[in-house]
Amino acid sequence: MIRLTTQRQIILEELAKVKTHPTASELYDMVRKRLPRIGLGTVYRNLELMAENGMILKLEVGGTQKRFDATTEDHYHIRCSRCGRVDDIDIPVIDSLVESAAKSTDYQILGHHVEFTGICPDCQKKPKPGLQ
Amino acid sequence: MIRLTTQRQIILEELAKVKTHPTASELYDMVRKRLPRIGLGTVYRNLELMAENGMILKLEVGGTQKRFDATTEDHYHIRCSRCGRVDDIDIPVIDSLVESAAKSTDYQILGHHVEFTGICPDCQKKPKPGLQ
DNA sequence: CTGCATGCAAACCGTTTGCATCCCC
DNA sequence: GGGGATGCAAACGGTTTGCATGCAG
Repeated sequence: MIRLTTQRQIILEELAKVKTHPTASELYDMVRKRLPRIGLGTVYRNLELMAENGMILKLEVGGTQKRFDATTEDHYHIRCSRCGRVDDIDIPVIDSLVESAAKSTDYQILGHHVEFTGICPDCQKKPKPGLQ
Repeated sequence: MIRLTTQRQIILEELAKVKTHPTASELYDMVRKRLPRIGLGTVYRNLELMAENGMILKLEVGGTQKRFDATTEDHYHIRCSRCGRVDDIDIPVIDSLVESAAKSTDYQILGHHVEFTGICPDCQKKPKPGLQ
């Protein structure tokens, strides 16, 4: 596997602490409390590297920023269309989807992901779109 | 609805021509052959506007760039993990997914999308990852 | 000592925006 | 003539990268 440097270890620990699926810069802020001199680049490099090595999951979800997940088992997500927050959806993964899809494409299918969109509890409480 | 300017019309026509789901700049290149002086900003503005008005679909898929689709009916997609190309997957949309998901979240669910990942026919033919 | 990892800052890429001009009603 | 739409270019936000330094084997 890969060497577990202090930075990597702390990034991993901080990621595992939360059930939300933080973006790189959210994680950067979390990690910086323990390693004030760490650089954003290091966070990106290590997240990428750990994702390649299957230690974490890089979520391929909609929205502008990539998000990361310490849980590497296959599962689905829901994304808040107002604030971008992402949470797990705890329903069984439907592997048979891949079989059906295989019949309708020439792609070599590697996997699938279901992403729900909705309004998260926090945003439901708030008035409306952008402000206040 | 919205005013159908020359630019909008041509963007729409070019988008409808292809079954792939082009990015804004791919579309920009296509449109530029007919409207050489059009600006990238105009393409972005109009895609956004037409998406808001339900004339086209803005795909919330993984990958770095947004992609657009002239087909506005709900359907699933597959994305090539090598080249990023996106194609339709012609299997029935499973509305019951939303019901199951609703039981496991406090979000107010608005919709869902299934995205398969795989290797497209073109990339299967080519040697390996990046180059050549 | 040697090489990978880091911090830092600049570069990059996709997208958005401000502004002066243009065009159509 | 007036308001939205356009072309252009600059700004922006997220991510990547080059480079000199640091640290661990």
